[in-house]
Amino acid sequence: MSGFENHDHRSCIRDAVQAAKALCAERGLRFTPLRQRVLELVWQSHRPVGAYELLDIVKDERGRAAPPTVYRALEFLLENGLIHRIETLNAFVGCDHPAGPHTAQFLICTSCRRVAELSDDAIAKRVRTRAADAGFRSEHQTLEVTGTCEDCAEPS
Amino acid sequence: MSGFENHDHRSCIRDAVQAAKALCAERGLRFTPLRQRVLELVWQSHRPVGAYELLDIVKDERGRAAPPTVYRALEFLLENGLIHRIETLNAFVGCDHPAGPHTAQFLICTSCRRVAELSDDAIAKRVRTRAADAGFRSEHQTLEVTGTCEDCAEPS
DNA sequence: GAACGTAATGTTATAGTATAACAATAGTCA
DNA sequence: TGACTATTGTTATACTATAACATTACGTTC
Repeated sequence: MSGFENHDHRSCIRDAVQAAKALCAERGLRFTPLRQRVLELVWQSHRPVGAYELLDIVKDERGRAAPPTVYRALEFLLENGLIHRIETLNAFVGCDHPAGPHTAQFLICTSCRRVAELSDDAIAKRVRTRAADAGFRSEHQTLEVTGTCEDCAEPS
Repeated sequence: MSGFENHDHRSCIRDAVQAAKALCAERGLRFTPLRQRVLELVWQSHRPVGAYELLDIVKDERGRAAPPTVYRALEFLLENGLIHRIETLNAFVGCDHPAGPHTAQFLICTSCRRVAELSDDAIAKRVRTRAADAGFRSEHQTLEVTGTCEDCAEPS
C-alpha cells in the first residue's frame, strides 16, 4: 500500500488500530481511548496532520484538551512506531507497517499533499556505509522526498 | 572538508564569504552587509545555528533587529544555496560547496552537535529511482542522519 | 476491596520557531 | 531628478512544542 493507490481507506484505519492493539498487548502497553483516537485521526487520510489540527478535533470531541494532551499521545505513538513524524512539514502520518523497527523513506506529493512510505533497506544501508566512510556511526535516518505523485502528474 | 576534521576554521568563513560574493556577482544579486553578516554567523562553527540565536547576535551588533531581519537573510542564503536548513533541528549550517545546485546529505553528531555534509549522487540517484518505481517524480530530497562522529566515538 | 504506587491525563503557563502586513529606506536606471 | 524596485525596519501575530505541577485512573498487593 503506497498511499497513492486507490484503496478502501476505512480498512487502513481499522488495520492500524488492530495492529496497534496487538502491538500494545504484546508489549504490555496501554492503548488508551485517547491514544486510539489520536491514531485514528492521524489515519483519517494519508496526508500528514499537524498536532494542533488534531488538538482542535480532540477538543471538539472531549470538550477539553490542551497541547500536551495530543503531544503526549503522539509521543507514545511515535515511540512505538505506530506513526511517523514528517520533519519537513512538522506533521504526522500513520506508519504503514508498524511491526518492527524500520528505516522509512517518505514521498511527499506537493500537489495533493499525500505521503507514501518506502522501506528500502538498500538505500538505508548505502547511507550507513557512506556515513561510515566518513567515520560516522549512524543511528537514525530521516529521508523525505518532495515531488509529484502519479495521480497528480500531467497525463502524458 | 567534512566538518569533523581538524582545520583552520577561519578559512572556512573567509572562503564561504568569497564564494558568496562571487556567486552573487555572477547572478547579479546584492550581497548586502546584513546578508554577509548572517552568512558569517552561520559559519561561526560547523554546528547548526538557530534563527533566534542569530537574531540575538544581530541585535547586539546593530542595536535593532526583529525576526524578519534574520529570516529574510536566511531565505536569501537558502535560495542561493549558500546555506542549508537542517530540518530535524530547525537550524542552519553553511553549505560546503555552494557552486551549483546539489543534493546533500547531512551527518549530525548528537554528541558534539557538529554537522558534516555529504554529496553522494549515487544515493540521491538511487532514491530518485526507487521513488520513480512508485510512480513518483522527485523534486527535492532531505536526508539527515544522526549518530556519532569519529571524534566523539569511544576510542576502541 | 482498601491502600498504595505508578501511569496517564488535566491544566496553566511559557518557550521556541516562523510569517503576514505595511512603512521606511536605499539602490538602480531612464 | 524622478520613478521604480529591492531591501530592511517595525509591529503584530500565527504556529509548534514543552515545562511543571495537579488530578485521575489503573493495577497490584495484602
